[in-house]
Amino acid sequence: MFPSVNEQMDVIRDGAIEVLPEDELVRKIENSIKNNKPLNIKLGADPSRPDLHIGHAVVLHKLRQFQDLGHKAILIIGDFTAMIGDPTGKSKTRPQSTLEETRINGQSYLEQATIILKRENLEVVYNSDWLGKMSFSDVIQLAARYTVAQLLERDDFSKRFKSGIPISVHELLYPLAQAMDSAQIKADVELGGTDQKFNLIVGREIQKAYGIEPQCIVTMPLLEGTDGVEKMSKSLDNYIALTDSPREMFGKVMSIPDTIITRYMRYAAFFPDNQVKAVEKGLADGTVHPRNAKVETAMKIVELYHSKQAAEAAFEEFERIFKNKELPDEIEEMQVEADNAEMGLMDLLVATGLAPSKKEAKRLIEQGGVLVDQNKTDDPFQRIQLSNKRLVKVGKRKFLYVVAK
RNA sequence: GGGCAGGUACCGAAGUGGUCAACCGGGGCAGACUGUAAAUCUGCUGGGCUCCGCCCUACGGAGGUUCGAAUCCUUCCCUGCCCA
Repeated sequence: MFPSVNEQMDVIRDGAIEVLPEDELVRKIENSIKNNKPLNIKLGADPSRPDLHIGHAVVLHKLRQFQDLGHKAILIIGDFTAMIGDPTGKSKTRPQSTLEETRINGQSYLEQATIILKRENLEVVYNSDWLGKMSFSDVIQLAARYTVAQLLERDDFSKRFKSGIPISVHELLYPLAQAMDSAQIKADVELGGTDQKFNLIVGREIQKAYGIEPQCIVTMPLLEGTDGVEKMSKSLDNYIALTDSPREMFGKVMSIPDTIITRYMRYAAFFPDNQVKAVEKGLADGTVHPRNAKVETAMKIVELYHSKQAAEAAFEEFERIFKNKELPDEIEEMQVEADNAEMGLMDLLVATGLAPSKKEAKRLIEQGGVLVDQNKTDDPFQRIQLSNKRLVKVGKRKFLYVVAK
């Protein structure tokens, strides 16, 4: 049995940026309840970048909420569209991938997505199944339903167009391909980040053109990356992967700027609204220490993807290393080849991968970023005895025991 | 097909024959400080070496001119704009 319309709408609106058209969605839900028939909730997945991070989790979490309401989640692995490469946000044409690559990536995507999604009420489909079968004349028919002016309404297209950055024709086709997916699976609702709004709306238009009841759309905010400015993405290396270790996850959350703490509370840790508001107020009037708010958020996030124990361990370790400047409880050990069990410090850093080149190693040493057995060294030509294991620390968080082979 | 403007390090962007491994900004890294891997401030940011100096590689690709080229010439590739 489905919850009431109002209950459902409350859940759907929670955290969403836009739900439109709302009245249409209400009607769809009413019908769904009346006929005891779940709605088709669509989410398109881009398998060209299969490493999911907590930014993706925002929208996956919303899909999960739909599942919990009893609706059917349809995850479309865009193996075909990945060959086009959605130009979203990027000002340059993306590299295209082969179908094979994207198939493999799609599998990996699915595994990660089911960390959040339930396996029941979940259907997974690959859009190459239908897009790959379209003939050129099918494509022309599809393309005839939309105009260049309409496509140029899309913000990034028009920006690129105005500033003379190339747009290839196949990129223009991307929103249409995605819209075709909506028609194919008869989506009732499509989810996406705010950057997807345009594509989602095109889906409505194309569904109408093919005589299908148009979908409603729900857009979710784009979570900022750990730098606090750019949206989270792998290419900017400001992301927290769903599969990051507890320690990494905790540390990365602690490194976000204070200004986005409550964003993370809401969209990454999924704290309830009243709790987020309370912290917001506390931060503003100084009764809540930003560091503590961050710790709480970091713990919750680690707990979500690992466990409560893991979260506590990560917290303790963090305190130990950064607050008390002590050693982590587990330090890797590495053996290196060394003549007479002795080696120059620069060579040592390169041999262990702690520095990418000798020049870089030299810089690190001269800047005081390298400690051997907790003693600062500033001589890059220093010889290091390695018959016993030595502790090498580079920067604030790289620790390694090194010993001669 | 024709005309014009461009292609510089991770990104943006200077430089238009030697003083250029290339100004500056962003990013990244390190240090100081701290409340954290926040904020702020400072420094560094192609590689190698017998390391206060020397040697390689690098300014879209390939040739060439020159004692010497990111800078000049030829050609090829790529992009934008205008015309057809």
